Formats: sequence, structure tokens, C-alpha cells
Amino acid sequence: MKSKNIKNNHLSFNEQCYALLMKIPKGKITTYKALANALNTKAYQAVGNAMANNPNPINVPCHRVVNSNGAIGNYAFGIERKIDLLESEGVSTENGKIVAFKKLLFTFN
DNA sequence: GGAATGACATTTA
DNA sequence: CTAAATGCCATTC
Repeated sequence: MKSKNIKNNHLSFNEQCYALLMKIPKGKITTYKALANALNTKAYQAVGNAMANNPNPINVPCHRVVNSNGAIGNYAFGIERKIDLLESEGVSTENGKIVAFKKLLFTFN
């Protein structure tokens, strides 16, 4: 691979994503769009890709990230698991979609 | 250095 | 509202 060596003090794209993820309060959710927007980029899909790496699902609540249309999206451990975790935190879902998703949506403002 | 991939988004039909 | 097609960005092979 053409890794350019790690001399960057700034966090990598995925690292930044994780940092933002950890800021999300319990019972709230966010979207890939909002996340990317917070990072001043439009790499919505890249954000998801960062989650796919999922180096530390323990520290990072990846399950609190959903699609901008309110759909659950995907999850490394499976959609079922993601929904279950969300429900456990008080986020109601229905047919793979977030209920009152706009209310629970956490923007990094 | 280039092609392929993905936990997406937006627009159009 | 649902479904399909197109675009986008960063990362990996």
C-alpha cells in the first residue's frame, strides 16, 4: 500500500468520525450526512466506511448512526443488533425505520 | 497511480 | 410513498 507514513497530528477521517460519535448522548441518534457535515465534507459514504472498520465498537456507539431518511441503515453486527441497541436506549423503531427520527436526531451544533 | 468498493445522499420516474 | 439511477468522497487492493 502506498501509506504515506503517519506523521499527521490530525486525526484520520475515521478517527474524527469516532470522536463525534462518542459525543452523541444516549438515546439520541445522528445521520451520516450530519456527521460528514460536521467534518466539513460530503463523504457520507466514506463516513459509513469508517464505521465499517469499526476498530472499537465498545467505545464508539456506531449503532446511533442512521440514514438521513430515517432508515436504520446497516451495522457490522447486523441490522437486528443495531435496532435492538437503539430500542434499548429508548429509540423507538418501526419496520426498520426510526420513529420520530427528526426529534431524536442529534446535530453537532 | 488507478480501479473498485461501500454501514450513503439526492433526484427523477 | 416506493423504486431505480446517478453522483460523491475517502479508503483499500
